[in-house]
Amino acid sequence: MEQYKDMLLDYGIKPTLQRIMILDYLDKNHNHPTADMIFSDLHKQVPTLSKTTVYNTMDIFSEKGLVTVLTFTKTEWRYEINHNFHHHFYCKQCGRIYDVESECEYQKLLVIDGHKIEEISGTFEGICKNCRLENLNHD
Amino acid sequence: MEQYKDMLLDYGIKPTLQRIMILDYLDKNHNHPTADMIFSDLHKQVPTLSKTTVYNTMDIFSEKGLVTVLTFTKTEWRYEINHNFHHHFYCKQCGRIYDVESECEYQKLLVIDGHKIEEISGTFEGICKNCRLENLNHD
DNA sequence: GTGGCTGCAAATCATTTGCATATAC
DNA sequence: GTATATGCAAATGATTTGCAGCCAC
Repeated sequence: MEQYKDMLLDYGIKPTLQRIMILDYLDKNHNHPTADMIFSDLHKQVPTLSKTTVYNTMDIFSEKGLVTVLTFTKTEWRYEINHNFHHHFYCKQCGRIYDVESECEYQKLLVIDGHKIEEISGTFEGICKNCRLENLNHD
Repeated sequence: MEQYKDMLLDYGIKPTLQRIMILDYLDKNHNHPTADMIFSDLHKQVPTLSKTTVYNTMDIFSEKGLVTVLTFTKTEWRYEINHNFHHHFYCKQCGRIYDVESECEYQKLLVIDGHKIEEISGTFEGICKNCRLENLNHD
């Protein structure tokens, strides 16, 4: 708990109970959750938590650079706590998102075609390892 | 007109007037439009066109691989007609999307971490050339 | 004729907003 | 005390759905 409080303070975010719990959740679950998943999972421990607060918190977190918003699932936003540079793989069959730890030739680029780069993201889409295996077994 | 009709037939899509007009529009406007932009712009020429038909058409087009859906503007979907492999730059200030014609080290990869790749997309976000210039002038 | 296409109107649903209450320093 | 955070309920808005009429072959 104390570590998350300090982390929030480091990022200039007032460490309220809800924010600490959400940060704790994100740190322990690398499942790229939606706001709704965060809400449902934490609701058990923090019954007063509201979805509005989850959205508010994610807004602040992403504004301050504590989390990244992933938008490639098309119908919902997913969040992940910031860490090493990586890409993402999205499985069209099961909807799971995998981190792809990999360097990138553009990673250190500051400008491209004259445009100033602030963020880079690479996404792969297809059928994941697990689904490929399952599909085989069902043949 | 005739060329678009043939193109639709090639992709196995029944070439109705609405579909031909939309394909024509996409081919002539590389502005990564939203469904609403397509609707508004074409409404003048095809007064009976409905937004539902735009959505239906874009669904078919993307299903058949004629267009790609871009989701990184977070609140709306944008479409582009498929052509050479390229990345995208999204300007946080003006909202414009630029094509970034560039090779990619992953371009020919079929599998990553055991996952079967069907699509790859790279996105840069930041401040575009035009906005940087305008910002300078306003200082 | 029939199957697919169109387009209106109503529904959906993630996210946002307004606002009143609660909390912390 | 005051500013900020919370959370309920209502609003928003892009996209989807249901369905009746229409069209082409």
